[in-house]
Amino acid sequence: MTAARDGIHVEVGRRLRSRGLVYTSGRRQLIEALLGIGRPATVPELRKHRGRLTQSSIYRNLGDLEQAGVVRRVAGTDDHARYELDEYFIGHHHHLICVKCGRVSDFVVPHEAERTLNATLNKAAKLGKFRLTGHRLDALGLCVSCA
Amino acid sequence: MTAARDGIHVEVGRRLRSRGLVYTSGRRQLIEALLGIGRPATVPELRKHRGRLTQSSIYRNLGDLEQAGVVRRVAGTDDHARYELDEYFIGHHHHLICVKCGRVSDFVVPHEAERTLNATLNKAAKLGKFRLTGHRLDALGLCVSCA
DNA sequence: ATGAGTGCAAAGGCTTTGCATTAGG
DNA sequence: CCTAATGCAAAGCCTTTGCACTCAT
Repeated sequence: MTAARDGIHVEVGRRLRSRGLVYTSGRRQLIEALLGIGRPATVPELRKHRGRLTQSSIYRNLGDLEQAGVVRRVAGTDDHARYELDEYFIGHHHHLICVKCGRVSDFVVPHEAERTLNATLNKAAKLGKFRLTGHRLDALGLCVSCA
Repeated sequence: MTAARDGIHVEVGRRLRSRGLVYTSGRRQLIEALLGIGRPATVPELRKHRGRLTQSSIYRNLGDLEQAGVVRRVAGTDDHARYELDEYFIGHHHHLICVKCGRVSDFVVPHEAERTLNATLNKAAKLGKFRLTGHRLDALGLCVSCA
């Protein structure tokens, strides 16, 4: 666990440096917070999570980290941006989105379902003359707290 | 085509009245605009499309129409809300989202793929103690204009 | 020293809301 | 008439930006 976490920081540092960015302690705390929260997190959530960074720095860092391919922005249903670590770090997965409170959590689907999904999307992209770069499969509904 | 469109307006009126709302000409124009545009539309797009409604009225009406189950808000990748007619009117479908310009267009997948998808999501929802109400499958990539 | 990162405050941009007026049943 | 809808302008809210200061190399 700790070993894996170390490996993550090493790779994050690599990705930042390759873009001329520095892996500062503030950025490290952001990564730690994302790891700790374990699901796409909003900026307010990141602030609460033992972070010493200012709101504006968090936004700026998330932008930089996104450019460096370290984090991804996740679109939910409410008006808060959410961020998660890149799939390289936490694996390919999908989201359960609560339509009431906006909370987002993760789930994975069997390899075979994923294969079918990709084949289907590739066909659709071809028909629509669309250059496919990824997909988004979200389950919408009510989380335990809101049900 | 025109007959089908008439049917749509009848049903929209029904849904609005059931919520104590009136199907005014402004709202009718909004529905016409959505039908004409044929893909999830932003508020600016709706304004341009032969609309006489004010920006604030458009927002308010879209909210009301959403409450009445006539339109649905679609989450894209940019900071513009997009709206489309409820699936009752335009059928179940998915979205091709351009990660560069934000444009959203529609596509459908074969029934069997849809069935597989639903089975997969139902399982995931059960595991996550999540009350599933729908899903969102989007293809992300570059549209013809941006490729 | 030199450039990147950060804090603080102000500005931006989409969306919502208050209030007076108009329209629909 | 009476309630809902609309226009206009102001306010809200998340996010971005400007600028001076601090930190790392």
